[in-house]
Amino acid sequence: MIICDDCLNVLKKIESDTIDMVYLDPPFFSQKVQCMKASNGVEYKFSDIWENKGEYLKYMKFRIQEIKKALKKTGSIFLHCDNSASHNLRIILDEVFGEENFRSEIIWTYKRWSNAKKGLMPGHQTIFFYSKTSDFKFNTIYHEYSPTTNIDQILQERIRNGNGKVSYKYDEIGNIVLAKEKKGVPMSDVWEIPFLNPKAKERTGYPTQKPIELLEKIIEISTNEGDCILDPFCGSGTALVAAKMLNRRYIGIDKSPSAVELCHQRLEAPIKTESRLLRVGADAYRTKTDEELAILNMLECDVVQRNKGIDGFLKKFYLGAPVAVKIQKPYESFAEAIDLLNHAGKRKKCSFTVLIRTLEGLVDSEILVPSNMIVLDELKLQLGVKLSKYDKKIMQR
Amino acid sequence: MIICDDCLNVLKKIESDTIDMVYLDPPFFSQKVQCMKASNGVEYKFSDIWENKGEYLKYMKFRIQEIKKALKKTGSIFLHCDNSASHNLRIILDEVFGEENFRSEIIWTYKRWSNAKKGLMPGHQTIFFYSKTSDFKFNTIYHEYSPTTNIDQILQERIRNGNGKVSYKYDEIGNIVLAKEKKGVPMSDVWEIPFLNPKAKERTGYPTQKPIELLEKIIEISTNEGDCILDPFCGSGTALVAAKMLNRRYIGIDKSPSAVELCHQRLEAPIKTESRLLRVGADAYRTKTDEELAILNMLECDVVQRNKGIDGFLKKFYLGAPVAVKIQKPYESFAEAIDLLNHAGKRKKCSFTVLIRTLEGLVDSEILVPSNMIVLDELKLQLGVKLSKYDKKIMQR
DNA sequence: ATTCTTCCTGAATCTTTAA
DNA sequence: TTTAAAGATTCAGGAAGAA
Repeated sequence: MIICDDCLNVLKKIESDTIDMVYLDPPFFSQKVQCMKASNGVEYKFSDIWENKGEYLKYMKFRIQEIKKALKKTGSIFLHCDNSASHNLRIILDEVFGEENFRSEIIWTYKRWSNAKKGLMPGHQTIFFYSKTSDFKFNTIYHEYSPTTNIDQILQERIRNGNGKVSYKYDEIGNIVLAKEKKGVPMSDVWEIPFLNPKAKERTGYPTQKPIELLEKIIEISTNEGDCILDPFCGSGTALVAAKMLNRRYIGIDKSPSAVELCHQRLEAPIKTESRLLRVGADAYRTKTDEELAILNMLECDVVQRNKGIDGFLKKFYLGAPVAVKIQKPYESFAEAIDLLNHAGKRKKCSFTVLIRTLEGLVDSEILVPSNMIVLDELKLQLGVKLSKYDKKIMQR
Repeated sequence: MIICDDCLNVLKKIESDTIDMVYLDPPFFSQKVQCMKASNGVEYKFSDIWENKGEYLKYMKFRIQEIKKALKKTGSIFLHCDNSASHNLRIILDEVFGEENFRSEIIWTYKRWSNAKKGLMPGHQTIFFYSKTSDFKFNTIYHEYSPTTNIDQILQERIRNGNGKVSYKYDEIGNIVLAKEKKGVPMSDVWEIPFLNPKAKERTGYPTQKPIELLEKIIEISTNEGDCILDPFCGSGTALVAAKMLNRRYIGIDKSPSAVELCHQRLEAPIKTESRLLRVGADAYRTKTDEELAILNMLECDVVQRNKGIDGFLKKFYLGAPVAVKIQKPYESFAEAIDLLNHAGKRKKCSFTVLIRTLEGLVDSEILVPSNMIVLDELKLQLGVKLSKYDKKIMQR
């Protein structure tokens, strides 16, 4: 169900103790008009300009009070905000829900396109998680153990001796005692989820749109199938889409008719872009071996991950243009490596290119090295060559 | 300088506008006695129990007010806290420093062992960064580009056409136009730094000890060499150790005599488990730089510590004897390096020795390289030589 | 001073081209 | 036809410049 109105009016009419979870993504107190034009030409906007902070906080407090009423005893609220007013909002949550019902300060972190600012790049938003009572619904999600974890710690039972020291437990015959099966690491309060990319198909053209991925996590930890979710600032309807996909009931409220219309459209054909980054992990993009990275580091390069011909660029330009660096791969002949680097270097308008030779084999005199390509032999290769010269000298004696 | 007293007393005596940066890691309002036993048997503890939150906040406000007075106009404060009272503390900071001087909410994230609590695992702490004025000192740290980044947009200049669409820029003949040199990505406000491993050497046994890497970052972005740093709750002195290693002056205050004693000990012989970030200051405390280790790794060496003449041995013997490898140090002349390696190599009965030259300077023809010593030039040195040859060619034209 | 406009950036996708 | 690599595109949001 989607309702077009100020959420305060609607919240007042909702029956008490009926909602399982409320997610709200209200204006952040950015003191700007959030505006965006969708590809179909529709312009979505909402004003986040306030007389002063007090006015904003009063507006929020009225709504948060009504939300508490609407929630079931086992229900919880997730308030999405950023550092413009997060501390003030949490004070309100403390007042309305009680400090003892604070559950978590969830940090949503992401990397985003940058801007040139004096200071640190903003890379997170905050979601406050409060419950109506201490008897709240919660589903623990387990993640895999981190690769650095010692597997012994997972499989073996541990024991605390008299001094308070912890050690592994052994039975009478000296065999290790296996711990009861562990499910993994419970999810932390820091969530790394890619920011909804400007090019993602999931984008609707509505400003400040949140990724479905984020809402799925919130819904999964706090509700079960069939539960009822309320989003009083539903905007493009991301929470409703996530709720529908996870078989939860939902109520969305927004005072903008165009937003409500967008929600209806979206719910009929929800698009969730699968984040390749999330699926394969950032490491899948990192294709360099440690040795290659060491060489690039020594030469003071920026590493390039998505180019067959180029492994990195010198941090400094040379003759006003970049210098591409390539390290010969084990499966590449010298001639192939030259070719790949030369082509890529030309496309990128490099003044010079640097090829690091890693494989032995006489440099065929017919192989032409371009005049602006510098070929260096990797240190181990140089050492091998020099040592073999001594070999020959000794043989001759 | 380390002072044993309640910081309020000391802060009142500090001259106004004299401190460049204040880092404080006060009690978090955990309502517990923080207690830990160090390996040497000394028990460190401090009480974090308060009558009520108001009392705690009053205590903090008095001190934050004095800190502001002590700071220079260009100075900043970093207040470390966790979600027990972070919102209340930020309200105080807003009051004392002004909302307009809020700079960042830094999130320190880490993965830690699970506790079986209902809810999300706490995995972060917060550091509020405020400056005294808008004219604050700040050093931007640049990181490498995300592995998903497309290098074209880094290298190519872009242009905005009439419709406001952005596309790559081409010159009259249709060639791409290069953008000016880029520095990398400015550091974000979310810092992933491993929680101090309980067994790490760095651990002194002081409760709530923070990793040195965290303090290094804070110090590097907000101060320059010679600046004065104040830590009014210095505890085990991590901030002071970091300050010392980065050549900053420091004032530490703690009301516990055992903490002050511990600080003195640590400052005399700082131990650092994680030293990747430091190059300048840390060299005094460790034997091999990352670059040296990379070279030794590439040559497939076993690394030797604490030997002036030898940095490593090839894993393989040559002519039935070990081969010693030395990398020329920044403070060694070529002749000195040869001498050191030659002597050490003879003592260890090496068949050959390998010297990696890292510094420019013509190889004096009078310098005699022993017949069983192989001299190789480090890659960056080779590249520099080759590029300067091109320079000369161009100059001659 | 205040508001408006334009510029700049790079993460992560989408689109096109090459194999 | 399918897949992978290379290239193109968009947006949030400060900064700098203009009105």
